[in-house]
Amino acid sequence: MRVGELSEAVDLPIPTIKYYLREGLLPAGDVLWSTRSTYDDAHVARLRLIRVLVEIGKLSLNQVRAVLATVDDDELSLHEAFSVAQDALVNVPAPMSKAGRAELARATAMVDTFLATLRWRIRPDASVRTALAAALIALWRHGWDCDATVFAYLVPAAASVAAEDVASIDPTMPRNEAVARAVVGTVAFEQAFGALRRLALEHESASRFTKRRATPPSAGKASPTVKPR
Amino acid sequence: MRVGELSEAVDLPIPTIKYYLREGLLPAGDVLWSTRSTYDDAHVARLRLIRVLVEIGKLSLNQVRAVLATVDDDELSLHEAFSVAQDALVNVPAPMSKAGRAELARATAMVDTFLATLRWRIRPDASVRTALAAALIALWRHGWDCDATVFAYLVPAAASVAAEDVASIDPTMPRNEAVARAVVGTVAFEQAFGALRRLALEHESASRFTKRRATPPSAGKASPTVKPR
DNA sequence: AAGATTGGATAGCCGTGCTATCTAATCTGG
DNA sequence: CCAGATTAGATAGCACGGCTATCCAATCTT
Repeated sequence: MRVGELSEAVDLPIPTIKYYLREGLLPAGDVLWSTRSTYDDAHVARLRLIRVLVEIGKLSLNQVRAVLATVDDDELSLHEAFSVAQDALVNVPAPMSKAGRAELARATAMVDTFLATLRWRIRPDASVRTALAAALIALWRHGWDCDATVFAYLVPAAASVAAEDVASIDPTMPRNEAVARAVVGTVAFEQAFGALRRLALEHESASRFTKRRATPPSAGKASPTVKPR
Repeated sequence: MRVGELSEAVDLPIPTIKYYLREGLLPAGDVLWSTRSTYDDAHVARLRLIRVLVEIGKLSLNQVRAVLATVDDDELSLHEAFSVAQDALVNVPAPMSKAGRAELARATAMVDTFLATLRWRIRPDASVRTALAAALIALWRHGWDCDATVFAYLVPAAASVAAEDVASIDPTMPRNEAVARAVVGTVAFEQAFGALRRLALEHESASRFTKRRATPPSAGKASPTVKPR
């Protein structure tokens, strides 16, 4: 496959593909001679992976680089690769101010206490914990007076979703493919969950704060409390 | 409160605050005379809201502007404001190529079919649906051969989380505050859910793909299937 | 032989999100 | 009352990320 065909296959301009080659995100093709290489399905798959991470996952190319490195690293077991890749998908900007760092330390301690109660087998240094701490700080700053146990209600949902995600993995497929697939699944289902949650929120808010319209009488939740407008 | 104090209170450089003023994200303070204005708690709250949207929610300032507009719009009922704000929190880049648009149309149709089965009270044009469609397309491109019902397993979790979110809202507080609070909750708990899901994934993958270590024998899931390494 | 395509290299561009500088007006401490 | 600090408003500049554009020379294709 020539670069032009590759470009068509993944619906990306050639200059962008060249850029990814330069950046080392995409391995070079098989060089036929000085001005021609061929590309194969692996290149197509790699480009699609990059794009889903950028478009759906909203990762920077640097994060993408980190994820790809994990996918490619044959030193890692399936489980290790999963874990490290999940970390690479996260990006929490470190606070720079002194006060900010102190706050983060407090929040992280609470998060650790909370996670300990779950008795999960997770790396104690998983950077994902920082994301949780950042969420906690955000709540603090907006009037929530809480510790990390406010997140407890999310745990059953997170656990059930994660269980299904892991169950859907086929451990007999080549390791790299399994990891890539898991990464795609993570970002796609994350986006989907977010969307469904927003829709569920809209539905729920309609049920609570709005008069029912044009719905046949019959069954349903209790009636509105506020502001039909 | 002078701008310098405001700057300290929210831990942001003065030039950044001035920038937000210029951009219309932050309302001007009470002008005392040509070179002095005072700011109050509303400004502090507004700046904190902006920062949580930018830092945790990863919104662009344009999206932030849209969210703020919704928060400020007194024409909207509580429910309407929630719904519109949720839309504003989403950003799905529109595909430009012809093929991309066709694919999006197919995916959107499937999403609509799927959502119809849920019988939720949602606006038929909620832009959040596009986010679901984009997730579906991502799966297609990576070998999943599915329709929108793959997302069905997320629905109970999304619904239960959303129910708790809505229940935590106090409809007696000023509408703007209630909406702002809901927005903060959305992004913070979204980040938290993502983090917990990643951790749950790690735990689950440890249980399935790894030999147990240093854990007292006794109870637990079935034993490993693959590659203890 | 004319045209199309490409690898490799280098330079440029554009949007986003700030920073920096300058000015003139006013406060505040001494 | 003066020296210094602060700050609204205006304008310009900057750093980074992610591409685009252009050129060249080598090779296919017809």
